[in-house]
Amino acid sequence: MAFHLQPLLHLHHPYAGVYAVVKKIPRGKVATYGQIALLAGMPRAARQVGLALRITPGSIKIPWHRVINAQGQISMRQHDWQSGGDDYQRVLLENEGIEFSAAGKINLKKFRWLPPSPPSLEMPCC
DNA sequence: TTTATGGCTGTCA
DNA sequence: ATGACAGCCATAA
Repeated sequence: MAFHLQPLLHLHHPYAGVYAVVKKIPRGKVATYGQIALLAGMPRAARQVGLALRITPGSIKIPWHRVINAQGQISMRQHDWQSGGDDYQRVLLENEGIEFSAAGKINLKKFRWLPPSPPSLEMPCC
């Protein structure tokens, strides 16, 4: 059929918006869950972003590791903190040049990704 | 439908 | 700086 022209974009997925935003985070930068939620048009739905990333289909390739919590730390699934897989995300980030403090935190002032159109800094055209 | 639970966040002690 | 709490909102039971 003529409808498989969009096989790479999972537009049917309820969190397609989230994935689209996460995909925009450039290498060497990070964003917070709340930030992603805001950009995806669902303010204060930070937890849903976490859920979205958690259930991300393997067929969707996104830099999920560049999404961290507002404290500048890595959030991990309850499932992982006991299996010790928490360092994985950190390794990926360090690989991109992101630095961690001794307490394992990232300086958001320095590494936070600033989206192209910052929300509500100015009034819409006059 | 009601309750519980999150890869969260801001506030307050 | 750290810990407890209350909002937040989509899933899972």
